Amino acid sequence: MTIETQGGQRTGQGHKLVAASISQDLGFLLAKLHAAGSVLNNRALAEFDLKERSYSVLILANSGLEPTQREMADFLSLDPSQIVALVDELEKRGLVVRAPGKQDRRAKTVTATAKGGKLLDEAGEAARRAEAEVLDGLAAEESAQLKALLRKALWGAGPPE
Amino acid sequence: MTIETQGGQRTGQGHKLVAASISQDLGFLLAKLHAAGSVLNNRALAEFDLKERSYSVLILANSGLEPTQREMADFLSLDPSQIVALVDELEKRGLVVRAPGKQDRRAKTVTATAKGGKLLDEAGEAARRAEAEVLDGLAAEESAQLKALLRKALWGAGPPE
DNA sequence: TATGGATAGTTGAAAATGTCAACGATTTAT
DNA sequence: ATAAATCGTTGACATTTTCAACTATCCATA
Repeated sequence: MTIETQGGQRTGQGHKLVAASISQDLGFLLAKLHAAGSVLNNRALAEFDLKERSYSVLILANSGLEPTQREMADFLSLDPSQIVALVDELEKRGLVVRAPGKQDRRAKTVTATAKGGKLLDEAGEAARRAEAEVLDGLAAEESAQLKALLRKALWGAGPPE
Repeated sequence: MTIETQGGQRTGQGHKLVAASISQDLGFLLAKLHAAGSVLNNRALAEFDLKERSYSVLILANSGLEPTQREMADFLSLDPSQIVALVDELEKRGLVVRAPGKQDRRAKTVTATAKGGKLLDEAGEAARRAEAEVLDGLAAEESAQLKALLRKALWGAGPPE
């Protein structure tokens, strides 16, 4: 990230409007970095016919946590109906399977197939490269710190490890 | 932020899926915190008939930097046509005015009116409260650090001050 | 144990956003 | 002077979001 990847400025010292007070606004900073990152992420994932959304569903399906669609929706901040569409597509491609919940037969757990896991390995590699590009301007330590702060803002101190 | 504001979990220790590897993914963390923040922001701004988008346009218009619509589009990562709609609405409400650019008469600079500035003062207060809520789980120092890291990722080291 | 109220997934419609190509007016380069 | 590029604008189209139903299932309790 930083320059050229971004739209608009190429002067080496950023956009004229960086001076505006909105550059201090958390929501704006999150939106902007997320927007820039999404472009890179989706570009990297396109090779595997995935987008950020389907990629994240596939990760959860492959996590071993056997999440239900509802849990996915909550966790990804998506409407349950969007999960339906995403899982439909992944299932059609043979990357995940639905199974009725063990205790609750209303719920359906989504699990990655071997094929899904394999694709995820490759896609994950590409996604990591894209993330590295976004974090280009930060030292490794700073990147880790940024992610730790984001996690803490979301979930509190979180697991010590 | 942290618990209750978020959808899904209310156990006090976050969502079951936090354990999944996607919780280490920058794009996901940005998307999730941004999504949660947007809800709070838009809720806070609704009182003033503003949304995140129109609010940010109003801030830029009030910055004294006399941005053109194109500059706003680049900076806000929006399509120029979206700026048209946003400025149209703010102008109709008497909060900003368009003026032809001084050197370039194709471009139109957008400037906040006194009324717009006044509304922005009040809305900004509400927005700051919403941001504080999002950053609830972080110490003041950590919040500053988080924002500094986001800025650095976007624009590099940035202005020393 | 039966009845009522909640919840999971699904469907489909409506609203909001995002994307993109065209156009006139203007600027810039040649 | 001409040609190419840029700015704002419009309108079409695609994608995404949001929401209200509906069925099947679970849970509480009378």
